[in-house]
Amino acid sequence: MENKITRIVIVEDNEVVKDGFALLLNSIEEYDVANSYVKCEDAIKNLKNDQPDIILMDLELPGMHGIEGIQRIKKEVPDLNIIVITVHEDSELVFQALCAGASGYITKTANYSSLLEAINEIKAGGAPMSSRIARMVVESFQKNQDSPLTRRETEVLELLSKGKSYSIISEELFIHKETVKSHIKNIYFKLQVHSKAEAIEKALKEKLI
Amino acid sequence: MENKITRIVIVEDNEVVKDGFALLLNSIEEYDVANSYVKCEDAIKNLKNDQPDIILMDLELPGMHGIEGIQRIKKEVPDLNIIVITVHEDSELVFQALCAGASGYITKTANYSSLLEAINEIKAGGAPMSSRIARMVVESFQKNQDSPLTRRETEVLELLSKGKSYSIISEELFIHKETVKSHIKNIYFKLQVHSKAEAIEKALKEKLI
DNA sequence: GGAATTTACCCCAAAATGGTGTATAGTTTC
DNA sequence: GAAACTATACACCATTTTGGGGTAAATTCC
Repeated sequence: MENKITRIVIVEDNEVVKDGFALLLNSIEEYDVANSYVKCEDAIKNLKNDQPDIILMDLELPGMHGIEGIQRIKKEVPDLNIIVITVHEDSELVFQALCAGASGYITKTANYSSLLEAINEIKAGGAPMSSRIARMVVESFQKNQDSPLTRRETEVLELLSKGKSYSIISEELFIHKETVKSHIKNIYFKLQVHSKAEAIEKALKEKLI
Repeated sequence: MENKITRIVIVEDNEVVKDGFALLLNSIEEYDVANSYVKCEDAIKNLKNDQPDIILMDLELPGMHGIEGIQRIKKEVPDLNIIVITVHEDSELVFQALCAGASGYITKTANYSSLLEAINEIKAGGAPMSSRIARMVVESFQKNQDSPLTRRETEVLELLSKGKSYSIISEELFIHKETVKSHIKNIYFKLQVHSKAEAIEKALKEKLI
């Protein structure tokens, strides 16, 4: 198992970068660049032939966008590890890529050694990311510590956001339905909204729940 | 700014580990262990005196649990970086700690050099995690690729999960309200549920949305 | 001891929901 | 090219939910 060659496919429209990566990886005994493509359509078409263990992938590609490419590839071969290699570090793209199924996300400014590190990390079952991206990801979990809502109100709003009705919430919290209503009235007042949807939207945006 | 000493507080009930960390960190010029505690209540009480830049923190502590400790500390000093150092790698605790405000999560099995690495990473604005934890975190974003729902149904369910009513959904998707109903009917059938709340719960559990 | 929080209740009208059922146009897949 | 799936649209109906108006007691926290 130890000396199995890791097959890598590269999808990158910048030929210089693509060939540079390929050259680098092929120079290492345990890696074999099975193929490299400019468009992810081609990579998808040849998945079965290339049998990659890892795909290195840019997001801005001619034709199909990398995010959709990741989705399709993961749908066909769920266990395949995809590392996104791009210049963009903006959060929207990062989260979209991760949601689509990427297992790592590094920036092109990364030097060769960190690229190799990323591949090793993937092989070891990790999820390579740059510091800044790791931080973004971690921070996406964190709730706003300055919520205007009380503990109970937050609890009620959380259940509301799961689609539960006043009655169900009252049952789950062992309180009267009218009490739930009171809490919700207060939540609406504090958030300056007038409906469930607005409350949930605002709460999600401000990370209150 | 470069030669500012990084003040560190350790909260750890195992005295051997605690003193070992303190000794190690104090041996490095740029670090200063401002204080170390066995209970987080004490750490919280002395936050203002200790003025730590970083807190290293165990989760299983006598008295207040580390998760709650993290919440309280972050509430008082939001910019403080907290690294959890624990033996447990189970996902529930990891996510709870991150939600509470931890910026890093490493396991006690980590050797000294990786502890130092973690601290450096935090200082550089990163989020130190072990490979396995990074992977868990990344995977928590990923949707089930084998959803029984169609694209449209997923879209509808997503809006439903944001608390939107049929009418609002129909407006946002530019379709008739009755069409939304049809989709929801199909969603309920496919998920074998009979209400909004059940559908959302199931969808969240199976990562369909 | 006062403030904030949690609890509980009333009335009321409008809106939303879920369960029936039917039906057509378009797309994808084999 | 046919079959299967998907997305679209509509009707009827009873029940539940929602949101707005008020009030107020008990509890918990500084």
